[in-house]
Amino acid sequence: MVQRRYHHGNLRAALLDQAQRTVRERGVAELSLRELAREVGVSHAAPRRHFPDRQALLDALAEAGFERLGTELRAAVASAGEGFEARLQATAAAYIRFAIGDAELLELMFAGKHRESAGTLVEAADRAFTVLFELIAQGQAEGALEPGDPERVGLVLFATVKGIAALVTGSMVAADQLDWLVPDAIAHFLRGSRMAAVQQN
Amino acid sequence: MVQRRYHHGNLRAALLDQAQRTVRERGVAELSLRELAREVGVSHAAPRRHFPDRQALLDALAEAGFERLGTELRAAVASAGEGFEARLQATAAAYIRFAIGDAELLELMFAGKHRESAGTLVEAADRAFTVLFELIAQGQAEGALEPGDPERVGLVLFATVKGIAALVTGSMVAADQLDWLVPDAIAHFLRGSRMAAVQQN
DNA sequence: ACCTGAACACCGTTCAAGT
DNA sequence: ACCTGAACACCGTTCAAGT
Repeated sequence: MVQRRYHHGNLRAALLDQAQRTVRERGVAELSLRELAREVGVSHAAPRRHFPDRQALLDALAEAGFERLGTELRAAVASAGEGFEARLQATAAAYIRFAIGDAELLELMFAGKHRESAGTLVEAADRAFTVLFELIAQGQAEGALEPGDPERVGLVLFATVKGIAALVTGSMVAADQLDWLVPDAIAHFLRGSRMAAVQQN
Repeated sequence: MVQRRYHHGNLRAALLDQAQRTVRERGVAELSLRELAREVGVSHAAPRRHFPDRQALLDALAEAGFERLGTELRAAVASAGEGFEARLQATAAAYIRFAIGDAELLELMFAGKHRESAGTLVEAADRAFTVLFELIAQGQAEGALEPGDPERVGLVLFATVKGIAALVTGSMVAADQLDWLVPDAIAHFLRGSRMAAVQQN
C-alpha cells in the first residue's frame, strides 16, 4: 500500500476519475463531494483546493467529457475509410455510443455550456465539434449535402442524431433498434438533401 | 387571510404547483421538499402524506407534465387546419415550445419513464403521444410519409424535433433561429419521405 | 385523515490550524 | 502548497404524538 503521500499532484485527476464513474453508474444527483473525498482517501475539505465548489467539479467533468467525445469522434472518422456516407455513419454511431454510455455526463456537458463560467468549456466543446464540421464540408464537396455554412447545414442532421440518442436514453426506443434506426435516419436525411440539390440546379 | 385550515385536500395540488414553478425557474437540483413545505405553509413532514419521498414528487410532476404536453399538442393540431404538413408544423412548434419553456421538467418526464415505478407515468406518456401517431397516420394517408407502423415511421421525425429542442436548451442554437430551423427540418424530412415513396412505387 | 416537532444521518461550504 | 478537523446551515427521512 502506497498510502502515505498518495496525492502529490494527482488528487484532481483521482477525483475527476472517480466522479466520472459515479456519474455514469449512479447519476449526477448521487454525486457527493464528501463521498468522493472518502473514496479517494482524503478529508472532505481537500477537494476544495482543486474544485472551489460542487459546480466547479461538474464543469471540469463536462470539459473532460468534451475532450473524450472529440477523441472518439475523430477516431470514428479515421477508421471509416474515405467516403462521406461511411464516415458519417461511423461518426453518428460513435456519438450515440457516447450519448448512451454517458448519458448524464452528456447532459452535464450541454447544460454547462449555457452558464456564465463557460469560457474554457465552450472551447472544449468547439474542439470536439470541429471534426463534425469538417465532415459536413466533405459531404458538401461530394455533393451529398446542400452547399452553405457547414454549421447551418449540419444542424438538422446533428439534431436528428442527438434526438435518436435521447429516445434511447428516455427508453422510447430499445438500444437494439439503433442498428437500423441510425442508418435509416441518415439515409433518409441524405435523400432529402439530394432532392434539394436537384431543385437548386 | 384564510390561513386556518387552508389545506382541506389541495395540499397535494399546491405542492405540485409550487414544485413545477421551482423546477422551471431554478431547476430540479434546487427543488427541496422542506422549502416547498415552507412556501406552501405546512410543516416539513406534511408533504409526506402525499409524496412518500422526493422521487414520488418528481414522478407526480412528470405525470402532470405529460398531461399538459398532451393537451398542448392536441390544441396545436386542432388549431392548424386540415392539412397534414400544417398540422405537423404546428405540432412540432408546440412540442418545442414546451421543451424550451419546461426543459428540466421534460427531462424529468423522460427520465422517469425508464424507472421501475413508472406504471402510471408510462400511461400518461402514451396518452400524450397518441395525437402524434394519429398525425403520422394522416400523413401516410395523404402520401406524404412512407407506409408502415406509424410509431416506427414517426420515430426519426420525432427524434429530429426533440434534437432541435435539445440544441436550443443546450444553447447550440439561438431560440430565434427556430423560426426557420423547424420548418426547414420538417420540409427536409418530408422531401426524403417523398423520394422513398417514389422508389417504392 | 392530516399535520406537527423532535431526532438522525447526511450534505456543501467555510475557516483556522497544521505540515 | 496541500490537507485536516471543527463548525454552520441545510437537507431527506422517520416516527411518536397531537387534533
